[in-house]
Amino acid sequence: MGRSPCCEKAHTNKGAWTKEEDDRLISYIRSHGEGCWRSLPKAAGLLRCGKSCRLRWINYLRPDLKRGNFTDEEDELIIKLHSLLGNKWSLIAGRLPGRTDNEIKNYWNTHIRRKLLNRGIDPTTHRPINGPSSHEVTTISFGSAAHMKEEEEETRRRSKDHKL
DNA sequence: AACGGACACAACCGCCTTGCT
DNA sequence: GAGCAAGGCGGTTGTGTCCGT
Repeated sequence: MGRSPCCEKAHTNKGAWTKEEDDRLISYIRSHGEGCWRSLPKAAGLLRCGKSCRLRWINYLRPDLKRGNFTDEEDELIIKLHSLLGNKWSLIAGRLPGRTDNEIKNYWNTHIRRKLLNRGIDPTTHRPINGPSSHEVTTISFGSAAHMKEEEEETRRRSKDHKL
């Protein structure tokens, strides 16, 4: 017995989104807001899973997205944040306005990993690949892990307040 | 021009967390 | 406190494009 599926798979589209589906989703969210994702597809007339709609909106259709190439500053920031937080892509994305967790995750796996390897740095541990001499570890020029944790809590509190 | 491998990115899957009853 | 539903997240896969041969 597995867990129940998040939606009725037999009647949902999969794969790339069409322009028409995008338009439907955008116009529905513009007039109704991001309500219940599970019921949204039906209400918007989409044959998609709610999760799929959410992902599409969050990652590609939101009006405040930056898109386009990452700057060197963003590169370095991502590396620093990753050394602090690990694979917490949503937290990292929270520090990069206009960027999404999925976008950063992809960018990390395709560009930054290789960049670090070229520098002789292990992308997982942020330590030099040839011998872990602690002074060579990627240095953090701002904040501490504890400080980051505090801010995470604060963000959580704010979003909770916002909902009330 | 054709082919195959590498690369980039959109999307899905399944687990975990959170909130409600 | 237990159980369930829904949302959120990270890992992974699928597919289109680019580039070298």
